[in-house]
Amino acid sequence: MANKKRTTLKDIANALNISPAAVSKAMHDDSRISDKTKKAVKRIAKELDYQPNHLASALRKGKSNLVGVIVPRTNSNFFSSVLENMEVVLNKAGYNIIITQSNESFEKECKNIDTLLFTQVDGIIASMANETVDLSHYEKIKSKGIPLILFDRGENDLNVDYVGINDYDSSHMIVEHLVEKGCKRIAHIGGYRRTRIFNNRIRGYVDALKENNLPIDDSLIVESSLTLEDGRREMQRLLQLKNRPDAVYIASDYAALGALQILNENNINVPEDIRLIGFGNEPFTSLVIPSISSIKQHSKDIGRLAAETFLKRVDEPELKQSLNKIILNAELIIRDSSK
Amino acid sequence: MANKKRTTLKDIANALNISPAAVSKAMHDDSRISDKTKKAVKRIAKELDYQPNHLASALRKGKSNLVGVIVPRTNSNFFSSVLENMEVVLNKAGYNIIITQSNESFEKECKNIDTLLFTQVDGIIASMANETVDLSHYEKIKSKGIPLILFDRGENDLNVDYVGINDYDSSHMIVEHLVEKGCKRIAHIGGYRRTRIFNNRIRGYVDALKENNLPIDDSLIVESSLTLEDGRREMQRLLQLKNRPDAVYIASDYAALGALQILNENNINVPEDIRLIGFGNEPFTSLVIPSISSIKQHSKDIGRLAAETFLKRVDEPELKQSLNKIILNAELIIRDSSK
DNA sequence: TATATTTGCTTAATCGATTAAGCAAATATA
DNA sequence: TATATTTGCTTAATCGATTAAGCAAATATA
Repeated sequence: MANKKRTTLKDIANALNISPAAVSKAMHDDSRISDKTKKAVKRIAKELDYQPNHLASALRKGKSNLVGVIVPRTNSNFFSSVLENMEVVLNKAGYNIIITQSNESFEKECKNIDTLLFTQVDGIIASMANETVDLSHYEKIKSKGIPLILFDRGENDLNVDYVGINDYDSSHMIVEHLVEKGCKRIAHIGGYRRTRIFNNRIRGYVDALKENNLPIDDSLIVESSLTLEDGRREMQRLLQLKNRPDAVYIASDYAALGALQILNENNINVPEDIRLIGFGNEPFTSLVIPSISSIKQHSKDIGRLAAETFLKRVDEPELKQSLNKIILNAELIIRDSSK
Repeated sequence: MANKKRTTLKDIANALNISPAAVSKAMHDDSRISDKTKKAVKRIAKELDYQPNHLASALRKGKSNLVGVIVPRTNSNFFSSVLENMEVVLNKAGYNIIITQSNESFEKECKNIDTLLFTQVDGIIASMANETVDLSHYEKIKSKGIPLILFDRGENDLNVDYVGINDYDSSHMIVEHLVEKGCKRIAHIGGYRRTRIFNNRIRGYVDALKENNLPIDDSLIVESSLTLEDGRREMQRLLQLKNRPDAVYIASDYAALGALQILNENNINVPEDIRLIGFGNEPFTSLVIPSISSIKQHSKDIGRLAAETFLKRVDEPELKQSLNKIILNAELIIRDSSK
């Protein structure tokens, strides 16, 4: 029960009457160590259940082989899927990931960054909280010279690598689809314009309306945090307009779900009376009645690409590289709510 | 852009012409350092933007102040809520957490444990994967002498601290409620008996039937992984019985959702024809139509208590403590699916 | 005033692993 | 055979922070 002392390189060295340096090299298959010694070292290492002390090697090498990840929340299929695929790629390359949640809070995000820097991570991959406007804590990462890669919720001003989907085009696809279905008054419950992706969704929506010669009605556009509650509240508001919309495009599935609840509670037929489209393709969109049309964001690819971008950054000398901006084309999944 | 060299204790020492040892003590408010020196050290530390090197102090102190957490998946409200509250408590005590997902895979769980041990965590808090039967990797943690705390999915044989709800009693509450509503043939789609919590749910279900003088019908009891797909498949099977159940108690909300889909697709009225009860109180249970009755597991308390149990373990000498088994009483939330 | 105690630091060792520099023996090359 | 190169290790320093031991000066106590 008592803490057994861990086996160290020195223990192996003593057992074989060689120097710890030779043991270290043998473990790393250094070409200057004889096969005989390597075999002996590895045998003893196994016998004594040697586990390298990561802290010591990280301290010496100035590299922790840890990557910090910040997500607004893990409790979403999009983010958990991104994390899963990110981890696969990074593990394969010898890195471990530390996952932290900001809970959409700016303050928590700052704390997370401090924590990760303190833990001496070799890089940070993050998606920004809804609240975040001030970017100085991200500048702090950059100024330390460790790689910073943003995904999904990024920010142009930061001038760092980014992986995400084409939000502007996605809005276009949605509006085109609704126009095709005969909709004339398309509302948009969006995120805050200060967040780049939500601004792009709003811009795409507005431009697509213009291209289809539909009027822009400010009462049909609203910015919010896009929670389920926001969806309920804003849908309620839209229903009280003298001139109701005949379609609502909502920039998050969670808010779309809230909106759908309100429509159901008010016995408004979806899609007959009002068509509804969400964003993110969360699993529940296909489970509710009616199922909600949504945008598939390729979460797996985003996770993989963000990880690969990080690996490129650490492997190659910084100066040689230009900024990596990877923009994927999203996919509109049409379901009952807009058919 | 180039990596600035980090400020070290030595830099501060040089700036003030004192020894690094004095600087270290000053930073930790050692009583043998004069206020004058402390103030000077802290001023220079701020000026040079000194950030202690965690790896160095962890190596020296033999304590990383990191806690490893393993969850089957983060993509569930239960686990993400547990994580959130766990983190609050641990952060307050100066610990940071490293979250890993097993994805319900035994192999991944083993890898996660290796990773966490390699990272020199001071303890591990875990909830076991569905696949896990062999416990040797958990024994490995115990044998290293670092605290291991299990929550939700635990295992009696391991003899470690545990935080969870009373699954046996929860099953009782459910059966009693259904009997009260007049149900006579209550089916149970459960998890695998090899996992303690699912075994307890099955035992509670069987005993409660007996106490209410209802027959035990083996065709109404099934073990599965409790995914949404499992729920669909098993519900389909139950509907094909010559003698259909009039109620189904499902040990996971995800599987319950699948079952509800099948019932809806087959135009079977819930709760009139068949009553349905899930487990876990995931947010979607209140969002689908009809809303699903479920068991609230007090995820916040579980996260907090697991963290506190860990803190007790590291703070107090091991020998003094007996095993901590914390069993919370769950709550049955009655919704439309069983009214 | 003489001794004891406290204050405020320094010195040196340490946590393990890694690596540059170097050395002797073995082997290759001229 | 004489020199050059390679092989297989060792020695010693290092990554930063921490801490036990200790020392001189300042202060307290008898």
